[in-house]
Amino acid sequence: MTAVQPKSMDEIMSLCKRRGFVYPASEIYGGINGFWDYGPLGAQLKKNLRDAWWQDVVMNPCWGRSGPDGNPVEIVPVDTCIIQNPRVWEASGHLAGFNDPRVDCRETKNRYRADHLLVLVHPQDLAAPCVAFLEGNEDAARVRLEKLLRPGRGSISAGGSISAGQNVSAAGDVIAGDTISAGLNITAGRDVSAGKRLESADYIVVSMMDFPEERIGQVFGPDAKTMGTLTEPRPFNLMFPTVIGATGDPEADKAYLRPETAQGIFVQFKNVVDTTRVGVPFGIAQTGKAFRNEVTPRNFTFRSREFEQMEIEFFCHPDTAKEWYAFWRDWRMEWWKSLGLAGDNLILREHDRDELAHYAKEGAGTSDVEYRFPFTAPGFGELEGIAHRTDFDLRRHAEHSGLGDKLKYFDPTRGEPAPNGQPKGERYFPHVIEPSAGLDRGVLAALCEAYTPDPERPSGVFMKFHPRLSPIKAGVFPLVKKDGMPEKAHALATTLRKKFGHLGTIEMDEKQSIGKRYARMDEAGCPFCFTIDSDTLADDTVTVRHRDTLAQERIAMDAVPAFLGEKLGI
RNA sequence: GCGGGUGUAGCUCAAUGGUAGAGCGUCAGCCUUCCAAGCUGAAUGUUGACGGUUCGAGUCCGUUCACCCGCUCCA
Repeated sequence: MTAVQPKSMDEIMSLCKRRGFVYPASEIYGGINGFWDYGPLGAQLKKNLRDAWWQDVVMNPCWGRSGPDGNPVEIVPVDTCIIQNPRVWEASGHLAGFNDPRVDCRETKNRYRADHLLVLVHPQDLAAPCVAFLEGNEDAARVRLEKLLRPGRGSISAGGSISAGQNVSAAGDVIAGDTISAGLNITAGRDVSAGKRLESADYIVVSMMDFPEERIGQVFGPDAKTMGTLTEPRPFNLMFPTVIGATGDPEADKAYLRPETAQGIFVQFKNVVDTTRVGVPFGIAQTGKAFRNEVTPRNFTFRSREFEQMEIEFFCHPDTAKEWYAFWRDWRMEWWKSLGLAGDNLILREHDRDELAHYAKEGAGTSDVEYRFPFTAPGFGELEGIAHRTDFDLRRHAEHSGLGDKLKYFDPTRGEPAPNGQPKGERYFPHVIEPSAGLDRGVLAALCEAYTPDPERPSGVFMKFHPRLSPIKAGVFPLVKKDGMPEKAHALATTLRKKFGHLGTIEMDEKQSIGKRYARMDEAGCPFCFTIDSDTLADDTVTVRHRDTLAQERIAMDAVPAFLGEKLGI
């Protein structure tokens, strides 16, 4: 199943453009980094994947199978706004987490707020190593810098490489590298003159915010063993800011495009509980666009700045979270498999503990459904994450909104029995299992999986979409454009459109040779073609042409709707 | 963010500093009884953008944008 030779991403992208699956966004203006548009076939492909999710998650949850409690799984949908009250993002942690410049350490993978990070620098030598430290650790940093700067203490150290143009004074008690260079910034009040022996107290403390970028390579990170592992301070503006209102005060009226659809669900949790007949355990589902100002958009549509999510927030009692987590993890994997992403290219990967997001640290775990894209091979890229988010989000919103315990769920099925024999009920913050899938990534995986080079056939390649995902469900062709065949074909196409038109296109084409029309359908990924020929006129049978095998069979024309319906899983 | 590469028709690619082309696809007509068949014809480009050098730039130089690859990043 797995292609030994990885498929060429260039060729897949070329086909996507050629056949109208994906175009560069605003291409006639030179495009825009990190944004892609779907063409006619791509838009339908994406809708089919979203519809499949909606059907299997919302309308018929988990294909009708029971949850770990033995009852049918209950899911209701919502559709919440892309723009929310900015305090939503304050509560969720997205605002605080990404509004300040960050410094990353390549060695330790630690991330620091740049305004909390201080740097101990030599007052004179611009080339000397520096030591970064967190507030409160200044003494240790001084000791460390001391060791670095004068291992031989007092004498000119062996490693004191003096670079060209460096001005070392004659005074013997100046260590190598102690230069008074022009343009040096010495803080006010410091009396550091040539020849003076440096004491630890003379080192200067500079905020990382003010530290010159070009010298970042000389800095030892707070926990790093080697020099130069810190990145420059970078603002992590994950969220796209926007402005609300006609006056448009950029600060007072500031709002954000949502970075995830999940928070809209948490914010409406109480309304859903109060106004519908759902009871824990149940889930709320939503699809919609989300926006992230990615540092590096890359790899076609895989990491784009505007993308669509398909998210479930499944609420359950804390005691049952573990079983529900395992249930969703396993079923979500099955679901992707059912759409043709099978074989070695799809894996379920449980996260290591230290990989977990802040909200999931205490939970039962996090897993990814991952696909081996041509550009990640032999590695994998995430399609969907299934996380036990605990009650983190509901608690945060309870605090920030001031609702407090009112946001707790009252569960009438739990608690001690009252004198009348009924449970007294229990008030709690439900735990949340979040299967969160990337729709655009799913589409990309479907495109990559479907792409099948085949030198034997005229098109040289065909798109082996699962029939459920195919943007074109069927082609209907008269073998030749005469003898009443076009009329018969039109009639069949009309019948099929009435029955299957909501699922995808029924393509009717009477132009050019039959081989050319089949080839076109191969590249578009149409699974079945029905061809009307002279025999049809005599006995009302048609040829079915199978995309994947090139096989042909004859069936009665009035059996075509049932045939197609069965193939499409209806 | 850093380094490397690429950018010419819808796609794949040509074009010594000297008139921008081919194949395929697309479209029209004829023909055609099952896999891009055949014949005839048609449309399609500010050579990614801007600037410079030059009598003259697709070609040389600079800037910029986009994409690809490798690092980096991805609560």
